[in-house]
Amino acid sequence: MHDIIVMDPSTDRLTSLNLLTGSIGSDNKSIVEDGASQNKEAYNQRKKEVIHGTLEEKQHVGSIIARHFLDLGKAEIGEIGEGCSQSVSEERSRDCSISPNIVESMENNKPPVVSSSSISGVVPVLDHLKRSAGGIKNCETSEEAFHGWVPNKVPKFNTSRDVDDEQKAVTSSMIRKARVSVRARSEASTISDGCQWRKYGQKLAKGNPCPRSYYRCTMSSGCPVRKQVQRCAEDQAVLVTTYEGCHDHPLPPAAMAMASTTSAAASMLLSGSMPSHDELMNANLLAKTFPCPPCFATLSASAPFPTVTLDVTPPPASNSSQRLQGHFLLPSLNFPNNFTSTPHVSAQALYNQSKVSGLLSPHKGMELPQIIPPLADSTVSAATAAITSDPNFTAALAAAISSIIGNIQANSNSNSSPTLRNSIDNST
DNA sequence: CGACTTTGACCGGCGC
DNA sequence: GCGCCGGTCAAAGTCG
Repeated sequence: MHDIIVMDPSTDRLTSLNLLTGSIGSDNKSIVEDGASQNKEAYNQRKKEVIHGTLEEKQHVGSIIARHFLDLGKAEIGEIGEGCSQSVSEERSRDCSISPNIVESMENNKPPVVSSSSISGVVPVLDHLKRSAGGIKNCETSEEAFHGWVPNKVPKFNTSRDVDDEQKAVTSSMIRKARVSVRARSEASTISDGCQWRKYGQKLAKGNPCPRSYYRCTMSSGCPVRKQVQRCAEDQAVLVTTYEGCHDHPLPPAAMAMASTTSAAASMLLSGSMPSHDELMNANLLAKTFPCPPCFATLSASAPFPTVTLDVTPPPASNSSQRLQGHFLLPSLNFPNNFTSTPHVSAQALYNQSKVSGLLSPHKGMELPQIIPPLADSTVSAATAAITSDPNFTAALAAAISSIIGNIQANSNSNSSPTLRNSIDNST
């Protein structure tokens, strides 16, 4: 019902992501066997299921939350009519503040409580994505749905003649596997995000002396979510965690904010690429309204997949002005006291430029902040602003940031690392 | 003994 | 076609 469709570029097939529960598909046991590699994956997943069984009992608490989340989505979805872009823009102009629940949790340095008021705003955005993605068919049944890394047999494009062929082509090319990265200063090997992970590989990536570690979620057998953890080459104190896929199981509260935000960020990344006129106008208005961005976002063409980066590292003073180039202003967020003065919170939307050639600069393989001067390309500016200024996205983003900060602080308190404490203090 | 990590091998995509 | 590279597998080792 509230799925988005992303395409696995390795297979050019579509994957449905449930954006409300953070789950994939509806039938954990149904494995679409299509292609050799998929057969292998399916076999391994089945093997694990036989060995481990399901973890439903463990996740009782999480399932309650997930159901709550889903019910909220059902309630909210009705508020969005067919004129979705208008609704979104109206909502954006109406209120750019985040939920009081999230603010309260932030002020208390606790993970935000997932409540109706804090999460419901995400839902219309997700629906907006589905609509703006050219009428891509939802996957509600187990036959239609499939696991995040198990591609479906055929792309599920809407054959409606309402969408012209050109738009279909753009849409299909834009829908790629979305990723969400989190940059955070941490001395720990990974950031604590509330999920259980199992390391399954490590590689030395080119251009970075630090190895990249590969983890998969072990909270349920066959959960397709994976993450990559790698230290930044420029600043090895910065840990870059990249999440991919959606959980196929209920999440604990500690992981809910992250999961909802990664889904929301991915959806906004895709949906915001086709801003309406209202969104363009709002983008310019926002840029004038908030001259000192508490948060900003960039577009980049350097990533193989559309990626949103949530940057919770303190901004380097030397190049902060440079980093502002190509960034777009977010509406003022009510960050906690330890996060407000210079909260370098960057929602860095890394577009696969070749897939959105109509919107982005023709240059390839370069970071857009370097190739697109601020406001030089109003379309790109508006697209990014449309993503980052949406109150629904910012609410989810704020929730995740709060969760991350809380986890980092928890780690800091536990290991009493002076360096880590300093890094957190620097972010205040 | 089960869960997890390590690490070399393997595979597929992609550029030349 | 070939080589590079990212991602994954799976056997062996480690840990609690």
